[in-house]
Amino acid sequence: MSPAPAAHDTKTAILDAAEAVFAEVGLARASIRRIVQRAGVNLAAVHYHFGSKEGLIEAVFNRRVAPVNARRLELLAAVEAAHPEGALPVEAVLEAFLRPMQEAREADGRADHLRRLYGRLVGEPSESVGRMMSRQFGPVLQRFGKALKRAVPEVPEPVLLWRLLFTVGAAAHLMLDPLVFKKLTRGRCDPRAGAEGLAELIRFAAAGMRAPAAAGAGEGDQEEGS
Amino acid sequence: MSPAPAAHDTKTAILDAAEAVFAEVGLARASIRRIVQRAGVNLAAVHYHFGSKEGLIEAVFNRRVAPVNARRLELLAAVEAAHPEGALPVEAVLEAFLRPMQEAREADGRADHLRRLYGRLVGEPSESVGRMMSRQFGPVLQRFGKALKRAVPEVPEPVLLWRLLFTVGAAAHLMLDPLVFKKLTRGRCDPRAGAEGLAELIRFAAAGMRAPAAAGAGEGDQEEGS
DNA sequence: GCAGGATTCAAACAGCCGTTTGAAATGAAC
DNA sequence: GTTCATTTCAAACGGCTGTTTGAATCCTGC
Repeated sequence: MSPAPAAHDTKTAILDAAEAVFAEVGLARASIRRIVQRAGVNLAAVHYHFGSKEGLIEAVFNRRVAPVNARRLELLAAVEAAHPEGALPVEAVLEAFLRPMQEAREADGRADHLRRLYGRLVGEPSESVGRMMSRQFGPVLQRFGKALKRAVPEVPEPVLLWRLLFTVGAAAHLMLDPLVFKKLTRGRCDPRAGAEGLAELIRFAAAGMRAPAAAGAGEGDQEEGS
Repeated sequence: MSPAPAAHDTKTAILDAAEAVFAEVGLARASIRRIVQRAGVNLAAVHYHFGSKEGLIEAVFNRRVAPVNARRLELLAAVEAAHPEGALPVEAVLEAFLRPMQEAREADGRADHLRRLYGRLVGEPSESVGRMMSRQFGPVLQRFGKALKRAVPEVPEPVLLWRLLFTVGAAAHLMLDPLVFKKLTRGRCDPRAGAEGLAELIRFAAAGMRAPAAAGAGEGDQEEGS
């Protein structure tokens, strides 16, 4: 009935190893054999503890991604509490959204695993991962959409949602593979160098959020095409 | 010596099918057997015409992605020709960068294949794809970095490169899977509905580009941390 | 000490993967 | 019509995949 504490060692060892391998080679290319070898446990342990590879992915997801979303809502609540009425500062809202990923990385010793893991999860075509992301991200996105509406009231909310999704894409790309960034810019942009990338992204996105909406956009629903 | 015209039928059939399957399930999950089945050709044809799966990926890449980058530089040259001196309009530069992807999609009948293919290529962890992207994207990025510097001279170029990469990420995310967008926003944002997403992105990114840089950022190279 | 459930382990399962082979079919050149 | 290179085809190769099995352990409660 009560979970045996001994079991947790191999369980977390698998989770740690899976997290690292997922980040390194992506979800599809990560084989269970490679994960258990890194974790130093038996091959069958994965299916014993997690049922299947998908179960393992889900467990990794729940251990790392879910808390970040919770933290996002927490920080957003703090921002709203600090500004009980009137407009919210856009930068603060964006920081509440973007910072938890950076935070998680700093709190954890495991270098770059977490950041790249997020990139993989966003980019992976797997259906189950997509479902998990939707279920977790949906409410958070709605919540931040409303907060942004309070921060930039002159822009219609659907447009703000577009812009928030752009920001998510930029963040995911930032996290996916820092080496590409560094190489493409000949060493001038290195996302690994701490919070610099995050600060730049907040600046960029905040200005984007404040951009005036296209005339008549976001309210009507008329669209041409098939 | 001269390429037999008859060969091209199966060759392009394979390319078309591969493009579609890559877009649907990603590069890693796309099996050669699935591709040849869709193309209606023999299994060994892939290795006969392209040498290996990597060769096929490269061929798909060269047929679709490379022309888009060429078109980008072409449009940018047109923008620069229209403004031989003085500041370039940021929106025009961004449109030169972002529009070719949309254009390629519209010119080609193949619905959503191309858009998702780009998302896959950006997000795929494969090393060879990464190398191809770097080789193709590097010069284009440098070129647009300089153009943006002419458009927004008050922002240092490294910062503009950061922002251009953010824009790339947003675009990639926009193209990756439109269904996620639509689901997450409860149907309020549908990237498939034509140029709306592109126009919104240009607006967003243009405002982000014009944001004042952080004090003293982009020039010095001092950074704390390990 | 002894039961009994929880956990580990080595070994094997079927299935799909990219790739190779060698023969059959095709089509142009003479 | 024969020759020759190009292209197609069915079949198999070794290897890696996720998963299952059943026995061997370990640990707890009595």
